[in-house]
Amino acid sequence: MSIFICVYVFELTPVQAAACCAPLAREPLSEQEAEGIVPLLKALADPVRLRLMSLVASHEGGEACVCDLNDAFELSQPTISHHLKILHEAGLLDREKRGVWVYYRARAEALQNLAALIGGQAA
Amino acid sequence: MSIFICVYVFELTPVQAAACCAPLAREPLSEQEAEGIVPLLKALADPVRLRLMSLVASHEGGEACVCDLNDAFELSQPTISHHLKILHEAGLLDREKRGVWVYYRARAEALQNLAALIGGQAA
DNA sequence: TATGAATATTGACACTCATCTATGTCGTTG
DNA sequence: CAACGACATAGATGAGTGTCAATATTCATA
Repeated sequence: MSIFICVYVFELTPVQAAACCAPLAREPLSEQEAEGIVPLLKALADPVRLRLMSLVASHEGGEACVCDLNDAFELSQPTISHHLKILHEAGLLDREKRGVWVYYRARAEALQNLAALIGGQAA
Repeated sequence: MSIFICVYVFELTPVQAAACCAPLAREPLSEQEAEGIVPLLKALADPVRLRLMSLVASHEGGEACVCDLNDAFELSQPTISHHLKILHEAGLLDREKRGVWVYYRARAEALQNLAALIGGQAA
């Protein structure tokens, strides 16, 4: 038998909001639940951010340096920085500064919570 | 060794686009793949549409009449109609007119494909 | 300490989008 | 056929968003 216990003491990030609810097809989402989940979906609902998320998540170790990410797009550095911030604030990416470089790490459980919410079997 | 081959003969709806790709965390999404998936995420990335999707998907038989959906929101009827159209065009809802009433039906495989894309295990 | 490199922030602008009112279309029914 | 009810479409408007150039911040190093 496996037991998973999650305790959240402080503020809710959108990621935690997604972990709260029954799957879409099981019971209607309340207005508050929907408002909590939407920031996560909005964060992924942009082609650049979706690719950034995929780039980081599929990178070895589940993390990537901003310097690598900038080169993957024909966009200005501030624009990439802006998108990474949105993914970070949604709780999909963790941020860590090591020396001059900044590394972003994918939060796998965030993606899996969201996937369970969207695709979970009804009842 | 694993080999994945995707063949598309006719036009792609966003739903089919989501079924084509390896999970986010397995390999980086191409620009074209991302552009194909984003409409699905955008369709869900609105609180009203997310609740509409949940209402329809969790309704008995996986379908609901527009007349019921209008009453669930304090929004004008054209606004609800607009949101239903977006979910329909994304391939998340099927539409069927029966007499005076219009029924929308959730496409479960669409939600599950999207969930697999988002939450699928890496490698 | 001064310089340079990596990343973030600010402010501006064009574009998208959620919402409304008004109107159109399509069945049903008197 | 006329009138009504259910739903969709059109057009307008205010709020939100992706992008950029310019600038600020932070850290390593000469």
